[in-house]
Amino acid sequence: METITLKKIAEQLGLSISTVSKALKDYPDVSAKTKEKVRNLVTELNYVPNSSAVSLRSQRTNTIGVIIPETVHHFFSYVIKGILEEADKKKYNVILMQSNEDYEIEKKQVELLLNKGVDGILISLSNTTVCLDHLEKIRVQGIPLVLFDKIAKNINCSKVKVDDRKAAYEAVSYLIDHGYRRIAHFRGGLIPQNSVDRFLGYKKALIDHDIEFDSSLVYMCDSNSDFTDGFNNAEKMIQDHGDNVDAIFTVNDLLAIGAIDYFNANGIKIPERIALIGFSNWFVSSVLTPSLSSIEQHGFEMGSKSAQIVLHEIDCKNKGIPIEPQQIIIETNLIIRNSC
Amino acid sequence: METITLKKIAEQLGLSISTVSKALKDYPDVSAKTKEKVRNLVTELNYVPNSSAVSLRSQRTNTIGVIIPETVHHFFSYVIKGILEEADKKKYNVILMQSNEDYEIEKKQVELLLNKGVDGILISLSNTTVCLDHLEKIRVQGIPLVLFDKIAKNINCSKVKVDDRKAAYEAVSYLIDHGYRRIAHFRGGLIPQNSVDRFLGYKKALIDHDIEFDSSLVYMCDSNSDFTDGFNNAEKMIQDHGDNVDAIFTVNDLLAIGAIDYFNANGIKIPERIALIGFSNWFVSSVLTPSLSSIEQHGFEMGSKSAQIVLHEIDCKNKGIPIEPQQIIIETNLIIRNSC
DNA sequence: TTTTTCAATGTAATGGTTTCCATTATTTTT
DNA sequence: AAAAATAATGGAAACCATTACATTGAAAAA
Repeated sequence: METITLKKIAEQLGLSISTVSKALKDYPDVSAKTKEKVRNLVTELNYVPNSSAVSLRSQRTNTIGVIIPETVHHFFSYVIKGILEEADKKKYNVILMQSNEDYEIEKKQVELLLNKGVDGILISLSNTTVCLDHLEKIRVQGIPLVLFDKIAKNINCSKVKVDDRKAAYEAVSYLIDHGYRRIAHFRGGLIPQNSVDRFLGYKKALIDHDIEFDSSLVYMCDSNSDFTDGFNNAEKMIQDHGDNVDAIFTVNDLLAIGAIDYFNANGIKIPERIALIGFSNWFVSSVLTPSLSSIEQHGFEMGSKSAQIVLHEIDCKNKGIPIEPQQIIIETNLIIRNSC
Repeated sequence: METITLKKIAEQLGLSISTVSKALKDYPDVSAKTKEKVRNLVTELNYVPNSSAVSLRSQRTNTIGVIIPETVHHFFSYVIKGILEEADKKKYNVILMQSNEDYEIEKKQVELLLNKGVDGILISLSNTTVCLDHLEKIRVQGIPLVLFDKIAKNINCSKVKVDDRKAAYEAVSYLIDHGYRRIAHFRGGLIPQNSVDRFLGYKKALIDHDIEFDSSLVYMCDSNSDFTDGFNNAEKMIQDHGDNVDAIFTVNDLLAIGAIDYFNANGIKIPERIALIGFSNWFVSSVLTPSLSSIEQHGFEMGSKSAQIVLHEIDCKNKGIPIEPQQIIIETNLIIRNSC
């Protein structure tokens, strides 16, 4: 199984390599007859340019690198799908990596992508990423970089995210507008920023509606663990507050699922006794009993938009046009189901 | 931001390119002093070999290509995770593509991967793949190929799958052993083979337990649609058979979810009146009400095992050892929950 | 007829690394 | 002192495609 190269084509036609190359690129240099001959043989032998050689020459790989914290995640599945479709349209390949929410791994993966010579990089930061030197390195090398969903403020690059604060604000406002007053919050940690913003949105909604913010209603959860953390905190909450709590806004759907589990198991009626709204709108939310209200983040759009931006920046770079980082907000939707 | 090449290192040290290259590869040719000098400058300047140049020279890309039918899928998320981890261990990159269950796209993606020069390919076939010429092409080029989960029989390459027939047999046998007799089956289409095998396992379990196979209890479903198809078929089944049916084995969890939805909505008690067992053990199955019994397919292991095999075959190829295709069966587990 | 023009093709350098094959300088053996 | 062996380094080809530049031959203008 010998590979076909320009050299072989040239030999068979008694031409030089450069003439063959030019013929294929439709240079005005080459005569119509010669082009015809070359094209015929090329299709006959099924010639395909060697990708490594083209990359070496052009200093481009037609590949973008993507780092996400975790592949097994409803939201990120959609993000990946969006990225793949957009990349496919523009004839780019996607190298996928996961950081497993580990800063050291993320750093290593960035290094690998840079060594590989990808044309652009998309990252959703890990929860443990504090230092941004590895991102600066990407910038310094002039490689287009787009952060999505889990972003960092202190780096000058394009960013695609949802407005977590606003989304949380809307969800909590909805609860308030429907008569709930003692609204608890199952919050995530101080990293990523998303958790913090959701908490801030929650708090602001209360204050704007003249409801006193009660910090004893805020439960710090491990948002990476399984749903038992939601179960446990629901139990704790009932112990702490008994009847003096009527709704929960959770930082993600997983915690809400755990809480629902606890309430169902203990005969606490949803939404009569306790209402819930989650965040992310996992598929599971729609089929739970009761079905869970949640906030749709539009992962597919986030992925495709992020890819679109990075590919656009690659394009700019190739054309020598300076890149202006942009910040895109993907609109969220509050999806009301039976849990409130 | 100038890139560091061997040439630059050589110039700075007053050596030839070849000496520098050899020094870095620890050839016995080069003196200890020179090696020392080279290594120092290399670390100082942070030299990294140009990946395209290495690929061009070595005819290897250190990249494997993966084609799956759909990224948004609990099972495939785990498969991807398994592949990524295994590839990462062996310092291989993963180019991910999805076929969207479309044969034409799958064919195109294979073509792209071959053009890109990946060292190996992993595919889970689309439901619409009938012709296998594109896979033969991979074989002809001598590129290691591993099919997983959705495989084809008529191609000589390594395969990693679950024993669908056995898994279905065990699930249905479990139902029979627990007193269920009129067991319906919500089956998938004639492609992929998995659906057929699950149906055959269902049928064999009935026959082996002296229960008459009743084809009116088998409902052909569109396994790619959303769960409403499960809902609709559950309704149809009750209309058809009324009380004369006491369990369902579904070809996937999605259909079971739809069926549960129908039964819950119509006051049909699970598992007292109707028992259910699904297939794939999606996360959602564990949090449904009632929770759904299902068959765990171990996607992570399937992914990591598939990657392991393809990387091993790449290794064999590089060493000139002939490749012997292997067939691996990943063991399934029947997970019993409250639906039966 | 001589010079200019241009159409068509070829040569060679480039991109960066690897490796076979010299070449030079030094040391050992006869 | 001459020949052989060894150590250290350099040159150049190969991987393959691209493109600036050079060459050839023929037609058009002087």
